[in-house]
Amino acid sequence: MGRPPCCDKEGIKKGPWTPEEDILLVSYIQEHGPGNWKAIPSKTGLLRCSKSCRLRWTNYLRPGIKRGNFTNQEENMIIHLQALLGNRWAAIASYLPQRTDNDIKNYWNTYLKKRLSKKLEEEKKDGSCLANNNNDFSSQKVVMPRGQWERRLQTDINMAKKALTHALSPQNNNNNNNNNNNNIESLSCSSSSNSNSNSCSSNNNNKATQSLSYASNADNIARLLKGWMKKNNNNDTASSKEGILGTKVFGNEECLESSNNTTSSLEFSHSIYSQQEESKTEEIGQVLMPFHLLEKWLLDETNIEKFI
DNA sequence: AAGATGGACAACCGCCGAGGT
DNA sequence: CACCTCGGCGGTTGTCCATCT
Repeated sequence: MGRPPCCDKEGIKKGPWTPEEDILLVSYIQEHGPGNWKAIPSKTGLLRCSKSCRLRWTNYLRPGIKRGNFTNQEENMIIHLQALLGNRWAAIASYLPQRTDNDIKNYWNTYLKKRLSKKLEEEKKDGSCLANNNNDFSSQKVVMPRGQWERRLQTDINMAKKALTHALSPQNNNNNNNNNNNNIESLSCSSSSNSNSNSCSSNNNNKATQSLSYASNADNIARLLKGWMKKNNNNDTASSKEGILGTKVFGNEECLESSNNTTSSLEFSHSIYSQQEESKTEEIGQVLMPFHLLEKWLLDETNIEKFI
């Protein structure tokens, strides 16, 4: 018997949020800043539980959230951070400050995982080098001998390293939207030749139209918030609270602007990271190292040998 | 044209850890 | 030290919408 869910109380509304509810929540946060979620329903009159309010804010209303198509670079990072960190979406999201963990998780579960599985399936049929791999990247619970496990681990590290190099290369920033399939190829066996999958292009178009209608709604909230962000830019206590690893960047005008321009997400995450790093290194701990360290570690050949 | 199917995504649920009492 | 509350996280579900048959 666990603790009863906080949303079991009577009179608590569930389901999609209405614009009116959004405005109530945003107005309150405009005035008081995020946090103290427990108090929000009673203070605002919202018939929602505190968790629902927090989730709505962090995944949807929070300024600086980038919606819509994932760039090639973002895809690269997600694929390889997932390979490194597993399904730790909050950790992965901390390297993509404009994306929410929920967004990344959804993108992985509904799109990337299937693409990867499909790709590997094709290669398996061709009798290529990944014949021994488990197709499901997120549930690799196959028992294997230690030597094999080590080789697999090394392969994963090498793949991650290779892809990160690719993702970090400046020229890659210019090719964001025309070679999405390459991500998969970089992950899968390099000897594979049947890489003419075009399934993703239709999906991306689909996504684009969907996100348009969705964004128009979110943009209204974003515009509402924009004035507030300007107002609060100088004494932004919330940003120091939220802009840490494991949570997301908040209270940064740059976030709002960057969702509409072509600034690379990596560049952005780097800048955010450098701001956060000095004050938050102790919070990063053993699981999440600063981006530059991760990058360095991944790119450093000698670490691989040491590790193995 | 209508029903079936599948993809995308917002939201919920339950567990866990941190911090306060 | 035990208990409680709160916030965060990952897994899962529900719903909407587009496409297919």
